[in-house]
Amino acid sequence: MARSDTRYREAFNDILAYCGTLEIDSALPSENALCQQAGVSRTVIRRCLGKLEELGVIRWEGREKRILRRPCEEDSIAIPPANGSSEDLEKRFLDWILRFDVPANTPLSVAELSRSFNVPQHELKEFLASLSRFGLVARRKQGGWMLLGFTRAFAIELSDFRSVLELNAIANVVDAPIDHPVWAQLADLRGKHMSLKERIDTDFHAFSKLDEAFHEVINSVVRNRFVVEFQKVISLVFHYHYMWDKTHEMDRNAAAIDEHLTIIDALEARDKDAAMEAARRHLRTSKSTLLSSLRHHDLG
Amino acid sequence: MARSDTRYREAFNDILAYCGTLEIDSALPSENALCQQAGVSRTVIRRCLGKLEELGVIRWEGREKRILRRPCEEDSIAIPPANGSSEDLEKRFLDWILRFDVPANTPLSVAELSRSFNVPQHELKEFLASLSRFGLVARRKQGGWMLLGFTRAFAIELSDFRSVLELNAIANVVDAPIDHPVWAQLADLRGKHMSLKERIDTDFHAFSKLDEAFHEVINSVVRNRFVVEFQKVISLVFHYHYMWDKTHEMDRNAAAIDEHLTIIDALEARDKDAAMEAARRHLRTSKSTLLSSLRHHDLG
DNA sequence: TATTTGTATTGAATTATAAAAAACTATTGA
DNA sequence: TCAATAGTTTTTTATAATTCAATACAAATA
Repeated sequence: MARSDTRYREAFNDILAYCGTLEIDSALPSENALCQQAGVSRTVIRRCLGKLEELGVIRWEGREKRILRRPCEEDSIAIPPANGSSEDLEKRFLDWILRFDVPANTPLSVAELSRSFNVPQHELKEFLASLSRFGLVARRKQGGWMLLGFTRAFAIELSDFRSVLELNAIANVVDAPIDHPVWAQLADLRGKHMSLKERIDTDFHAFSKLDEAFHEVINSVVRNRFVVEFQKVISLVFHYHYMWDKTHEMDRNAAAIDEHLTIIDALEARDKDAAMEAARRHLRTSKSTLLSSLRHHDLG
Repeated sequence: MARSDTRYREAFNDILAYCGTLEIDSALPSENALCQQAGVSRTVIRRCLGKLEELGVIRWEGREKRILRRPCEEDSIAIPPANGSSEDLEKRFLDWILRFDVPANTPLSVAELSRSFNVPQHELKEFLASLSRFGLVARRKQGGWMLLGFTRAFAIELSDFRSVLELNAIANVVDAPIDHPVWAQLADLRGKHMSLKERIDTDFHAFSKLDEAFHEVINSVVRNRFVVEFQKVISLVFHYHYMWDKTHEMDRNAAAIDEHLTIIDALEARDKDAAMEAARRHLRTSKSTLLSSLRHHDLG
């Protein structure tokens, strides 16, 4: 009926183990010192000390805290199975939308989502609130949330925004110093692209991952928290839609490999205009692929 | 211990007023029709009908709902003082941070904020969650939230991001068709700039608003939900910092007016390169003004 | 006087619950 | 027969209550 006491439980076992390292009759450090050690507040530490005294592991009177006996297995308390499943909620949520192709204007039930994602309701609400900044979801007048979703307009605006960010990144790469890690990464990517190009007939599915890696390297040059935040969403959306549109998939991927290589060539030649032009062409292709994949799915 | 019944109360008064427009002994429409009218669910409507029957305003039996008497003042129920103050929470929150110069790494207490902003706690939590997308606030390990705030790094990254967006906007303006409203707006702005330039000695404070208007017009050409979302934050931050840094304020503003006019000139001449270069110069000035205002305040 | 402890206050995570929405079933009347 | 309407049940949401934890402050100790 209230918050869990996992914090206390973990701290207790922590302090218990620490007691095990001390000699019988030796003194424990101050409460504040123990706070630091366990990374919790004094309130929790004092609760732990109370429990330790109750178990007869220590004697505790004022600032006198002495070890009475060596702690044993039974002294420690059980820690409830930590549902770490609220870890990468974002990835799993976008994954769900894209994989199951949840249509735009679907009402989202917090109760249902919290069950299926195994996450407390209030956490899900906070998450949805944060997503609303991307215009992906919105509050409904009659309460609850609504998936605005991947409409045609959303895709167009996302693509345009991506182009702006990525062209900026390209411009930055050209100006990167010779010892910047991006050059080694690009050389490596060139090799991987060439290799995949040779076995494209059979391995064309592998391109999606390579595409993600390529754009990640390009964007890694721009150290900007806003860019990073958006890149997460952008790469997921494009990654999935790439995998969807099965029409001419092999041809498309083969063409994209060439486009990537053209960009790498221009970058390594430090030819800014050529790099920008090549990137523009590639981004245009990407956009139309994204739009056509939407057309093939449902709405417009 | 549960949600408020404001919805019911408002709906009731709504339906009551509607009853007032009907003749005695005439029939009310179906429950569903009433739902539509009041914009609530049938559950609420039925509760309203129950209350109306209890008050003797109507007779209700199955689908027979007849007006018995004309409703009077005392029939309506009081609506708790609607705290519309959760309206522009975002503006007020940023306003608070900037105006009182709340330092970076300040722990934010949801309880306290919800009191001072007069907004329910859960709403504030959702708001903070959404702000976390901008990297302005973050969760703390020991619970609660933390204002990451306007550090030097934040200002730099925000400026850079702004430059990327705005240079893109400039490029779009140049390509805008002749009948696009932006041209009339720019002509108007030119006039206002010239006028302010003449009386800059006395009215230099008026520039801040003009600056905001100028950048708004430039960015209005880009129809993109992501850009719009960011522009809100960007304009607020720059607006305030402009007002802060009092050193050489008049000179700075006079110079900025000239920079704006140079941009307008280049745009009207459809000279893309000149416009971009002028914009770049102006954005550089803006950035250094922002940074120096931070230096004058506190940290770095 | 600087730590350390004792105590009180405040805040946050989580749950319980009333209000509202939505889903489902039965009834009515053309 | 079937579309619209009402009755009933189930589910969901918004919000306060509850309990754990953090922090602030006072008293005591060394």
